[in-house]
Amino acid sequence: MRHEADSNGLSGLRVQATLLGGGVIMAGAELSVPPEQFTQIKEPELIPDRALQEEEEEETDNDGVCGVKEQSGSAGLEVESAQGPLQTTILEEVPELVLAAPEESERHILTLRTVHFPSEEAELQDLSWLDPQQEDEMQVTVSQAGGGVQSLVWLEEAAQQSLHQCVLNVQEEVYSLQEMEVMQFQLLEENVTRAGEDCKSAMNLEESTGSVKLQKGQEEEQLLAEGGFSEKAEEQFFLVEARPGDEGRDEIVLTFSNLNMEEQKEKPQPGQAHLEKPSTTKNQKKAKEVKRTFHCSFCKFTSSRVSSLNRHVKIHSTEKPHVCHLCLKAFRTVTLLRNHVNTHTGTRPHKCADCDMAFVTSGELVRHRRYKHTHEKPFKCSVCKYASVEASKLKRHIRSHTGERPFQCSLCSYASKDTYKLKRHMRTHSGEKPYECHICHARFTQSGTMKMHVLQKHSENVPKYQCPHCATIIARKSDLRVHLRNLHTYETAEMKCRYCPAVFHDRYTLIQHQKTHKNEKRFKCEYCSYACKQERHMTVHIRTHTGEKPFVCLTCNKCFRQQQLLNVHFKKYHDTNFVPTVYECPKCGKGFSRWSNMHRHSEKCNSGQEKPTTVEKERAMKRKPASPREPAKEDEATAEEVSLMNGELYPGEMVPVDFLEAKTEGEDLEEDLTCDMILALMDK
DNA sequence: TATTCGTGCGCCCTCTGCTGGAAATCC
DNA sequence: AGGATTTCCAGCAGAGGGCGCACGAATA
Repeated sequence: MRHEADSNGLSGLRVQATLLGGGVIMAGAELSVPPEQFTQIKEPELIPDRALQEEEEEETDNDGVCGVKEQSGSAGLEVESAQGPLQTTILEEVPELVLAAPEESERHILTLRTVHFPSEEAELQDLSWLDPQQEDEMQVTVSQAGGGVQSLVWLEEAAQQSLHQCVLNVQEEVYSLQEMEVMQFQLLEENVTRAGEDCKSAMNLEESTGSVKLQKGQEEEQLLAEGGFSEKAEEQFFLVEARPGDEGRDEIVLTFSNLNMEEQKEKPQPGQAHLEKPSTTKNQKKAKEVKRTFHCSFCKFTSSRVSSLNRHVKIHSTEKPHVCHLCLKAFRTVTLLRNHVNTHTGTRPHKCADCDMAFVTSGELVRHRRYKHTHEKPFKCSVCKYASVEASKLKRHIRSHTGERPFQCSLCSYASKDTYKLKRHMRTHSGEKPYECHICHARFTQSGTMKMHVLQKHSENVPKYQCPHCATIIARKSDLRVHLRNLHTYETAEMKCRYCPAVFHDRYTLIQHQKTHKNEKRFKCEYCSYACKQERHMTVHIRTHTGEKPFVCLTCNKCFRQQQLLNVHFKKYHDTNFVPTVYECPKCGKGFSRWSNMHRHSEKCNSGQEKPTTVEKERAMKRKPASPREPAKEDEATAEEVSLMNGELYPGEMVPVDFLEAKTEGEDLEEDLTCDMILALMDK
């Protein structure tokens, strides 16, 4: 068993079992582990032959059920094999690895053991220690794909009685329970709702067969180097990794990879793995051997073999005798130097057979082929369907489930899930804009933003996005999404039409409906038959019924119904600087307040004359407002009124003032007439 | 002991989607 | 004229793919 911990916090326990023939994994603990929890499927892998031989010897000595210790409370088990029918129970297949987990008061022992059966018949009676009545125990399901391609191991809960306090007990001759310490881990439930519950697991190595073969020394070194397993583990997530062996030699590697072991790694507790001695004589003997360890003087690394230590010590050496002649960079080994030099020379001896790519190392080629050609993705997330070529990618992906953000910005509260995002984020503080548009030289913080800029601003045939519900065409997909959200989303709350009792549940339909009211004279006077399109007109009109005159001249206290009327009054009677605009007829010299009236007169005055040119118009115009506002077509009546009130019409003009004065018998037009009244008079 | 293999880290890239301010348009 | 609404646009972050490289462990 090995407690793995990488520099990035990926730690774990590895149980490696070498198997012959079939295998059985049994468990008696109520582990509530959903299937395929972070199941990692790896390439077929060999384990040392020596270990294999030991397995064979052990198993032979025990009549095919070697190392299987009778224990109560063993679980039923299941083997899923891609070579045969899936979901076949272990009793129907040749069992290989036994995981037994007898209950132990509050703790539950999960025992990994390997069983080898010489024949298909031999194993059943020897599995009597498996208690079929123990239905609430954890099951371990093993699947093996044919051809040694993939294998899958997961733990499964037979009953829903979750076990979050369990002890993983590995039959191995080197480690005792105490040596292994207790590792807490938290099982990730399907919905992660049980994330608060811990599951204590301890790897207990008993005097036994070694059917489950650990990598001796190595695991211990790892343990020692990392100070054993911490009991402090909250929100732990695990990779369960299974590796089949070569054909004909079944081998399963279970890796319970703790993804949140960084803190533990930072606080190693040297020697913790050896706190207690094995209980049995054999274990004591083994333990003595184990304790013959060699310690690295530079770090916490220890090894039972001096050769391993010597090899390890080299990593602390600053001696790098192999120097690149091109860049003077030094390396410890010739191989490293050669790989490095290849990066200079472009030498890539490992060529891809399916494309033109070539690589310095074979590992790069393998990875490339997985990415580009075989699409093999051995690292599978058990929470979702994500799978990746590299374990680091899976680890990064899992952060999207856990929410872990290890990379904290030093300048704000932002924290990212990977280093690149943090680096990219830092541009928001530095103001760095490394990407420049080659056309307009605008700069951007992200390449994607610049790309979009170039596409939208400098490209032809820019793709557009047509709204499926209306005729709107929008340049960007994300903006179309906003459009759909704002205008076409069904709202449970009813939206009422401003003009009628109709109600709608999306804004677009409401707006379209309200447009149908656009040309209606929606506003109807309650005192007369008058109707108009705009509410403000109705407000003014109503005053003709109520007699309200809210606008008072501060000079003479005269009251008016409209502000504009007051303004006209003030200019005409109280503003000494007021000079009215006058258009003179070029023929007879008669003055008009509006050019159109003058022109109409002019045509009568000289019926044969053509329409005046622009020069003639300018000449005819004595004074003209700098920007005379032309009336809106849809609101002629209002424009007439405004013209009147702005003093553009004068007594004596042919239309309409003379006419109106006659009609109103000399009343003060500015004071009493509204545009509607004017129009009404004109209509008579 | 040299070489190979597996792994992890870092870097860079793309694609995607959300957000909010600016500009345009509507009313 | 001015407020409300819509569209344009850049900024920014999430997620994932792909590769270079270094290094420890395994292996020949």
